[in-house]
Amino acid sequence: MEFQYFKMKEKTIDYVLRATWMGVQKMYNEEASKKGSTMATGFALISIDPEKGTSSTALGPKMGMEATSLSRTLKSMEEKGLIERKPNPLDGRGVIIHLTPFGLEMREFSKNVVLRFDEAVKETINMEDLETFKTVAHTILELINSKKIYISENNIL
Amino acid sequence: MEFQYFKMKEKTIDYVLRATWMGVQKMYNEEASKKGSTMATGFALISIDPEKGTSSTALGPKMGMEATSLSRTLKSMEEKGLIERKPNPLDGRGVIIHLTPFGLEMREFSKNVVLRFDEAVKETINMEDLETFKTVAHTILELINSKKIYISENNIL
DNA sequence: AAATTTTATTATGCATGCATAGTAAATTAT
DNA sequence: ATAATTTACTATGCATGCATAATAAAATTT
Repeated sequence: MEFQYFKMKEKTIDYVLRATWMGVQKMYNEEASKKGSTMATGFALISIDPEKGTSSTALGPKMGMEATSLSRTLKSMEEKGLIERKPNPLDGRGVIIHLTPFGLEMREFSKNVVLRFDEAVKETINMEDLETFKTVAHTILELINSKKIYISENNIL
Repeated sequence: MEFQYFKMKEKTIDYVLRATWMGVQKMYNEEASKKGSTMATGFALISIDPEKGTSSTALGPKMGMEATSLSRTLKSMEEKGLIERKPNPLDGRGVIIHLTPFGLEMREFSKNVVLRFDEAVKETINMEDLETFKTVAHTILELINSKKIYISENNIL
């Protein structure tokens, strides 16, 4: 939380969220880069079922990525030999993503990064505060999705 | 918080953070796009001193952007007529960013987006929980910055 | 003062977010 | 059954995050 855009008594919530997520993201990317990977690739690997594979359709929502972003990420992952895209026998349009042995190896690594960070947080912050944190985060998302916030409605330039 | 990468009893903290920030970011970008702008541009506008202007060196840390990213954002902002980059009379290497009248107008808009969201959050969530939220966020960042988390140290592939 | 190092900024490439547009297959409507 | 619509995916462009490299101007060293 080193930055701050404009002077206020309190830091704004968006600022706190952004700074914190950017910090985690940067750390994740640093970890991933040790293996020549990236955070988003790691999330994709984690989200793929190691046994049965996962359809592209299911993968996007699972990891919070739009279909277009996912398609490009998968292309890059295929080129790196992490996954294979096989046609879905039940749907001529669809693909099923399968991990290669290398992908499986990298999946374990990515999963460890996520789990160890989570453990470190749980060791540092008491359960009750973490629960509050999650609840507040959830409420913020609900607030946004409730579409009650049409912020610029009265702000016609 | 619609997504989730892998099955656990509890959602991981990184997941909660990511989903929440992505939600806010998306909403901000939607708001900004109504004026043909973007979130990062809005943050930059907010961070620039409307009277004295702001040096590029100071602006980066203020809005949490690396010098290289900032440089490109400023270039685009200059092309859109939001700012002017004037040479710093005290340092031949430096530039001072000044808002144009259009930039000032857009700054007000961006500031409102941020402030209204913050107000909406404060109206929805009680002060105590918000404080806990901020404290937890701060602790997470400290944890990361303390460099105690060398997650992949024992994970040589 | 000249040489070295640091600092401020820009340029560029990769990754990944979104949006838009296109293609092909499946589904629905008529 | 044929036509229209929807769905799954891909391609591409912009914005913006990071990293690396280049350039020019300070600041420091010798």
